Amino acid sequence: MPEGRRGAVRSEAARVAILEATAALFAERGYDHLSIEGIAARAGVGKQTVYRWWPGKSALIADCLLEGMLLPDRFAVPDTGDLRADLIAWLAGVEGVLDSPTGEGLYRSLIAAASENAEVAQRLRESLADPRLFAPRLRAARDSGEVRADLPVDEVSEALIGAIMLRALARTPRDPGLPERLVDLTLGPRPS
Amino acid sequence: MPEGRRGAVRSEAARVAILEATAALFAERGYDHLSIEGIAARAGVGKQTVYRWWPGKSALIADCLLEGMLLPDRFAVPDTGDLRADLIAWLAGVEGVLDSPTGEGLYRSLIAAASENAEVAQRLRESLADPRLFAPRLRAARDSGEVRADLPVDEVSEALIGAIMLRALARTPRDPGLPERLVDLTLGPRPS
Amino acid sequence: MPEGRRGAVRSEAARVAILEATAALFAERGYDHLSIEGIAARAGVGKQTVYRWWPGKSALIADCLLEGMLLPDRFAVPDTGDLRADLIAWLAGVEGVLDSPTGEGLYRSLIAAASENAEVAQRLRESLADPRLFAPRLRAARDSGEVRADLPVDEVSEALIGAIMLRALARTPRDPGLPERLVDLTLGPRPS
Amino acid sequence: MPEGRRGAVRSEAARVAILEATAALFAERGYDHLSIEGIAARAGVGKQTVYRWWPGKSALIADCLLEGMLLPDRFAVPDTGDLRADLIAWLAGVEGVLDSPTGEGLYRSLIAAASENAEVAQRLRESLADPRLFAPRLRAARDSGEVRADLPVDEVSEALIGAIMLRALARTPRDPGLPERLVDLTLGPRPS
DNA sequence: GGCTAAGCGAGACGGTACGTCGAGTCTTGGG
DNA sequence: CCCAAGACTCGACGTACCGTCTCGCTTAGCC
Repeated sequence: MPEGRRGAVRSEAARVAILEATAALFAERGYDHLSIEGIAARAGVGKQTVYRWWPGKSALIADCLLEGMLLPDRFAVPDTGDLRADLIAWLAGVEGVLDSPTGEGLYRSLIAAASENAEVAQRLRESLADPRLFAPRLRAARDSGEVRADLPVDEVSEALIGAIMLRALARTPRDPGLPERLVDLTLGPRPS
Repeated sequence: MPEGRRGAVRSEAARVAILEATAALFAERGYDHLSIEGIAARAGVGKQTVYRWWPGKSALIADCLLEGMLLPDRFAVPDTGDLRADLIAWLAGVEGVLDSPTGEGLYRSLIAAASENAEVAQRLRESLADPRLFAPRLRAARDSGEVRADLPVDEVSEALIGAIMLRALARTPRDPGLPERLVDLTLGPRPS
Repeated sequence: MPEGRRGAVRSEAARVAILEATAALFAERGYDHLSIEGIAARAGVGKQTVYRWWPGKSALIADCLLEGMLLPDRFAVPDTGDLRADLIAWLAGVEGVLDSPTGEGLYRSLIAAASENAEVAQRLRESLADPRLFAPRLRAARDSGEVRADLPVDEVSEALIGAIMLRALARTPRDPGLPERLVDLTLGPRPS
Repeated sequence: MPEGRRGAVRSEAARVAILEATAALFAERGYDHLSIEGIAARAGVGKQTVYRWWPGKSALIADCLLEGMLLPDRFAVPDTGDLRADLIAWLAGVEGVLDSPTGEGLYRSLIAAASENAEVAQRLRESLADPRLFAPRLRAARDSGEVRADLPVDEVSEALIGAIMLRALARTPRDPGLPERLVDLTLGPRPS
C-alpha cells in the first residue's frame, strides 16, 4: 500500500511535452540558447512545472538522452560474426550523425551539456557505446585470438568515441575512411 | 608611408589585464559562471574595452590559450629517442593536469568553451598535441620499422587526446596506468 | 464571470516603493540624473518590475504627480467669496513652492519632464490649476459683473501659470508682489 | 602687442560646423537624443574640439540661439502705430512656429534645454520677446492712455509668452484666435 | 460530498548579465 | 597649440532568463 499521498498526480502529458520541447529547441538552437523559459513556453507549461521535476536544463538533456529523443539510435554494435566489420559499421553510424544538417551542432551541443552535467556525460557515452555490450564482445575476441592478446579492452571504446568527439569539437570535416582507420588503429594490424 | 591610421593606440596594459582576469576567473569558477562583466570588473576596465576587441567570452578563452595562460605547458612530446616512452610521458603530463585542484574542472571548462568556439577547439587541440610536431615523429618511426607499417599516423593523437577528453567529460577517476595502456593500444604490441 | 486572468497579482508594495523612490530621487537630484536603475535600487526592486509597468522615467513622474507625491498640494483655488483675493492667495501658494530649498529646481525638473511626456504636462497643469474648478468660478464672476464681461476665461489660468513657469525657467528671483500684479493684469483694473 | 600666445588659432570652420550640426540634429531629433558624439560626427570634428569650447550640449543650444540658428526670427514686435495690432501680429508669429512640422517639438525641446541651462532660458526669452524693445513700447502706451494706467508692464510679456509655452508643453492644438484673446486679456478691454 | 493536498498554467517578483550607447578624458600624429 | 581620430573608464540603458513565489483552478485520495 502506498503511503498516504493525496492530491493530483504528476501529469504525463506535461512531462512529455516538456521533453519534446527540450529536444526540439535543443536541435534547433543548441545547448546554450536553450532556456527553461523557452522550453516551458513551447511546451505550453508553467515554469514551475519544469522546476518541480528537474533541477535545470542539463538534467532535461539527460532525460531526453535516456528516452532516445536526441540521438537517432542506441548505436548498438551489430553482430554479424565479423567483429572488425561490426565495429566499423557501428562507428560509421556514430559518425554519420554529423551528416544531417541539424546534426551539425548536435554532438557539440551534447558535449557542452556533458561538460556541466555528469549524468549527461554518462548517458551520452552509453548511448554511443554501451560498455555492457561492447567489452564482452572484445574480450571474447581476444580470448579466441581474433585480436591480439594484449589488447587493453576497456580503452578501445574510449579511444574510438574520443576520437570522434574530438573531431566534432574541432569541426574536422567528415571523412568516409575514418571508421576503418580508427578500428585498424585500435585493434591492431589485420591478420593477413 | 603608413596608411593614415590616427587616434590613440590600443592599450597593452588593458589587453593583458583582461586576459589575466579571464584566466583567473576561468580557473576559479569555470567557463559558465564566467561573465564579461566580472572580467571587466576584475581587470579594472570598462566593458566596452572588452567588447571592442573580443566578440565574446569564448574568444577571450581562445586568446588565453594562445598565450599559454590556461594550460601549464605546451605539452610538447619529449624526445629521448624512445618514442613509446616519450608518448607515455607526454600523455601522463596531459592527464596529470587533472591532479591539480584547480585543474579538476579545467578540461571540462575548456571543452565547454571549445564546443561553442572553433578557434578554442583548434588551439586546445594544438596545445595538447601540436600536429606539426607529432606526426613527423610518428611517420619517421613508421618508416624505421619502430612501429607497425600500416599505422594511421594522423589518427593516433586524435585517439589519445580524445580518450583523455572523454574520461574528463565522464569524470572517470585518474588511472596511473592509463597513458601506457593507451599508447600500447594505438602503437600496437610492444616488440618483445 | 471575469475573463480568465491568472497568475500572481501585481504587488502593491512594489508599486508604492517605486513611486516613493522616484519622488525622493526626483526631489534630491532632479529629472535628468534620475535613472531607472537608481530608482529600482532605492526601491529594492528589480529593474524589470519597473519596466513591466512603466515605459520610462517620465511616466513614473506622471504617476507621482497623480498621487500628489511631488507637489505639496492640489493648489485648489480657495473660496472666500472674494475671487480676486482667492486667486492671489492661490497664485502665491503656487509660487511659494519656489521658496523651499528642494523646491528650487522642482518646477524646472517638472517642466523638463513635461517637455518629453504629454501626460506629465497635462497633470502638472491640472495640479497647479485644475480647469474644472477654475473656469466655473471665473465664468460666474463674469456673469455677476464682478469682472469685465469680455474676459477670455480659459486663457486666465494659462497666462497666470505660464508666467510663473517662465519665471521659474529663467531663474527670475521670487517677487512677493507678483501674484497680485499678475491677477491685476489678467482680471483687469480693480473696481475702485 | 598681444600677450605671447603660440600655436594654432581656433578654427572658425570647426566652430560653425559644430553649431550647424547641433542645430540640424536638434531640429531632427529633439533635445534629448542630442549627443555630443553625434554632433561631432555630423560636423566631421573630434569630440575634444567640442569639449574644448563648450561645456556641454545645453551650451551649444545657447550659442545656436544666439546665432539665430534655431528660431526663424528675432520675433521683434512690429511697429505700425497700433500697439494692440502689433502685439497680436507678433504673438501670432511666435505661435506660428508650431505650424511647421519640424517646429512641432521645437518649443518643447527648447524648453527642455532651458530647464537645465539658465543661459538658454534667458536667450530663449529674449528671442521671443526682447524686454528692451517690449517694455518701452508698453510704457509709452500706458503714458499716452492707449492702455489702462495701472497696467503692470513687465508682466505682460511674461504672461503672453508663458501662456504660449504652457500650451506648447501641454500639446494644446493651435488656435487662430488665441493671440487676439491673449492680448485682450493682458491689455484689458478694447476701448469702444 | 466535502476536505485537504498536490499538480497545473500563468505570470509577477528580486536579481544577474547581457550587449549597446554616450559621457567626458586622454593619447596619438599631423599642421 | 589646434585639430581629427579614436581608445579609455564609467554609468545607464532596455532585454533576456534565472529560480522563487503567489494566484485561481483542477484533480485525486481520504474521512
